[in-house]
Amino acid sequence: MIEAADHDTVGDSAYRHIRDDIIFGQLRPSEKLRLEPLRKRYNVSVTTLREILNRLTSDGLVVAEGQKGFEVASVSDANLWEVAELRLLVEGHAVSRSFASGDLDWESQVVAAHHKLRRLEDRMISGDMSAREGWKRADWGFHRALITGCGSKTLMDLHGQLFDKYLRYQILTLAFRGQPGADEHAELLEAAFARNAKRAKEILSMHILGGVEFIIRERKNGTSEL
Amino acid sequence: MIEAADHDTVGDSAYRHIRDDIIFGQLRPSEKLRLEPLRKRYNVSVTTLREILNRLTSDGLVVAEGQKGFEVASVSDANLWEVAELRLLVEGHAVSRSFASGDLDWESQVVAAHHKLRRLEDRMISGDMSAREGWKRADWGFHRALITGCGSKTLMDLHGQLFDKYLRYQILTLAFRGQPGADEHAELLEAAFARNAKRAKEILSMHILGGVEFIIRERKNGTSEL
DNA sequence: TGCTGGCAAATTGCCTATATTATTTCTTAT
DNA sequence: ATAAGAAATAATATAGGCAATTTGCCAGCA
Repeated sequence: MIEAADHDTVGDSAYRHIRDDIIFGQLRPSEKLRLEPLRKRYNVSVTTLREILNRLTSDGLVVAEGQKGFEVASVSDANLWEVAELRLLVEGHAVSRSFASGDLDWESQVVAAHHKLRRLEDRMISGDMSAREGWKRADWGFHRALITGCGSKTLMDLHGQLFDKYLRYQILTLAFRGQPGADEHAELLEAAFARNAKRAKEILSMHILGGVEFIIRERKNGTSEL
Repeated sequence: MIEAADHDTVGDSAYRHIRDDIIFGQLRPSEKLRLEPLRKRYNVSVTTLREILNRLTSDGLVVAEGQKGFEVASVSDANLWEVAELRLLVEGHAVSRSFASGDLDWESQVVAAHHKLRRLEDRMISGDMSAREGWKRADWGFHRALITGCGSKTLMDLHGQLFDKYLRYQILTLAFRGQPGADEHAELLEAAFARNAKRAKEILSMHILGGVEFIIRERKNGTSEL
């Protein structure tokens, strides 16, 4: 979800590694993060590891309590609603901005991102769950593409943070909403062509809040990994 | 701007200290943060200092580049607009939520916070600039009080981050808008009583965007500290 | 003058070792 | 069985060192 930079220090790459492991569920919610085991797992020293965990603490993916060390941020339905609502607020705003000022290059990027997503959705709908990882990245890519025209780095960064937190819940519940979710993506693409921000926000609202309800239902059914 | 916790490690308190020094301008924008001088200034070891700087990096108040070390995040008019716009978006949303579900206790807190702010504004307007620090904290307190009823910790945290970044620009330019800003605060209080979220958003928009224009004007006039 | 190349010094990123302090677990006596 | 105290565990914090990179400086040259 975060691109690798050129000047890549040991700490930076391990940071991305651990971050991904939290978002993709390799490190479970509320899991205690003992320094010594983690140090070995990611091949870094305690010093560097602590730097990484401090960064993740500010990201809100890890919590640090007093002298009791670190643990992965917990999950709850309430928190999921909060995150989803904020994502909706921020992404909706970003989409408006993007629609207002996006040029033809931007439009083409959106088309490309949607095409890729569409193909992976088809595979998922036909039962090929091996595409899950790739699909999530394509989902991320499409939503990102829609807002790249917004022209605000601050806004993009914030969206990235919220999206990642939302994504963790999706991954944890193995959530794939199938046809409805795919249809909404297609409608978003249409709205982008028409530069209809109001319509896009409506679809986003259904898309995100519908997703939340789906995730919570799955969790209740006990089919989740939690 | 951030309350001290019970279990306070050396790192935590130094973190708040450095954070405040960035926001209140003791550490200037784009200033190079050399480890050895800072280590002595804040009485911590290099290791602990690096942990702190990593946290501030995720907060967006410090930037770390490759092997070139850390420096205080730079400022620009463009970034100020971005931050202000996001603050408006998030704070407006939070106010709506708060108005919808705030009880009498909440209302009383708002009244108290506004009273305190009002008194300090009076002193500032009459030329007593020594109240500046206290006034900024009261400003923070009032805006926070307005949204405490929103019921979302995620939302409150996000608002805190954005407010702090906005605040840094205000401090850097010594910006005090005087009567207009104070009047807007009073109108916000009225809107809270009336639970009129729409009106509150309008006032907030004037308040924040008006503040931005004032700050940028001051900077151009060269009266700023920049 | 103004630019370029390269050497030396400074600084960072990262590591290990160690002291200190807090928390957790285990033991023991009542 | 329970509560107090002791031992073990784990986290915070510091110091010091090494390799790699960046930065500052100065001579040489156009």
